[in-house]
Amino acid sequence: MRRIADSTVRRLSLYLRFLEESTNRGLVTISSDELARRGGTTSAQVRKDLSFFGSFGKRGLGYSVPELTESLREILGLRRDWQVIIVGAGKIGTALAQYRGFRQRGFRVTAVYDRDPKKIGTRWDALTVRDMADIERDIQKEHPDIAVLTTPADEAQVVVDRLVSAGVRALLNFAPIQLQVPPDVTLRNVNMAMELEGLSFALTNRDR
Amino acid sequence: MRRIADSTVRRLSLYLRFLEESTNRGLVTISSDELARRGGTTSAQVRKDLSFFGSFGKRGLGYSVPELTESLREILGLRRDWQVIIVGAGKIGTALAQYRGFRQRGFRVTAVYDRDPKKIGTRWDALTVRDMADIERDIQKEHPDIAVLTTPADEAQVVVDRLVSAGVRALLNFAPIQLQVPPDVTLRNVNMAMELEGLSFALTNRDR
DNA sequence: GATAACTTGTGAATGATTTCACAAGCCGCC
DNA sequence: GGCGGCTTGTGAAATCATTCACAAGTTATC
Repeated sequence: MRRIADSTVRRLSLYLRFLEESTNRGLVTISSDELARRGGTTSAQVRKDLSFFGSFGKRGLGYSVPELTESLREILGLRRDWQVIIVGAGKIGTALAQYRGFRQRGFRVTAVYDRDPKKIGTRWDALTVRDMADIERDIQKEHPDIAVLTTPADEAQVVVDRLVSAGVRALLNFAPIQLQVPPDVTLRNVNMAMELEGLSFALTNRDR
Repeated sequence: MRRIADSTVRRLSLYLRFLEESTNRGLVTISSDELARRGGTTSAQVRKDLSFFGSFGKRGLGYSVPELTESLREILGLRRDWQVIIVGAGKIGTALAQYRGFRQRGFRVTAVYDRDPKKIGTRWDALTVRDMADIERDIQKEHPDIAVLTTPADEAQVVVDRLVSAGVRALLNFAPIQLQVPPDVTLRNVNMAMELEGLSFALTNRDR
């Protein structure tokens, strides 16, 4: 398979979301054009995105909502659950740990870590904050699939190095810093400062 | 000015971050190559990005750290403060309202809104949760620049329509839904489900 | 002030992504 | 079973973004 662009994968997520909505509304088929309208793209883009993975529609009719839903779940690797750990029990880590949307989509938060003794041992719901010192041991025992990083920026790289050498292969980073990881580790960044600066840029340069 | 790509603006934010670090470490000049290494890009990319806005370096020497810092602040519109409101006082809204990084970068959270009577009137730090019902009136009086959306997905579009017609021109959306806005409104999305699904895709299709 | 060692700024080339445009296939109806 | 109205799948074209490659400018050294 040809390398798939990040932008394509993002759109597949969007399409899946619309398909789920469409199921709730009882739709049985959907056209690339409808799918496109909801995602702010074009029907050609939708068809091209899907064409990388196969041929899912019926000419003249469109796509079967349940079939395409299932195909996208398969493509995105969502037919199984994923074990997620959260590293950093600050404001954002805490909020994420309690966010229901993750679990609903098959991302199960199984542990939260911090190194602050005041936080270690505190509980939310079924989760107890664990000691960062134990993280290598836990990873080797429990094999989490994905680590979400919500530590302060100046600790993030050290933490990532530990996670990676303990075997974590996918990271979602919220710390406002560019992390270095080996090529077999997948890293995504969520950088709110960067997003706000993008808005600032747009507001400032609006009419140029 | 030619339209600037989103990817370019994101990288400018990154460069600014490294420049701030470099200032702290007492560096006076920096080359495009150093800037590139930290951002996981190439020196040609750095120079091309900057070239859209002018000529900031000295051949043979590199860039003056304080001068380039100042130029990037200017370009990104960061020489002023921006007034930010947060709409939705759930887990994520609350975490963002208390996040210090925003204020540090000149984004001042001036109000938080919710429609839940149990939340309205509660305080964190200097902020009191206000009634969503008053938001149009407040916007017209206080002219916030940016609204951060952390409502549930099924309320987000209605809320956005209200914000936009009250005069908000920049939005940062955390609700996992694709919002429709008029062309003169800038919208950025932070969609954690989408990021996790991107990781799921990468883990699933790793070796293809 | 000539030379060597660097580094920028930028057209041109390459590569990636999106859009176009249309043949081919499907459905419903007469 | 043929026709009209739709919609997909996909090469080709167009657009957009990144990388290359090098002339031109700067500093340091002798």
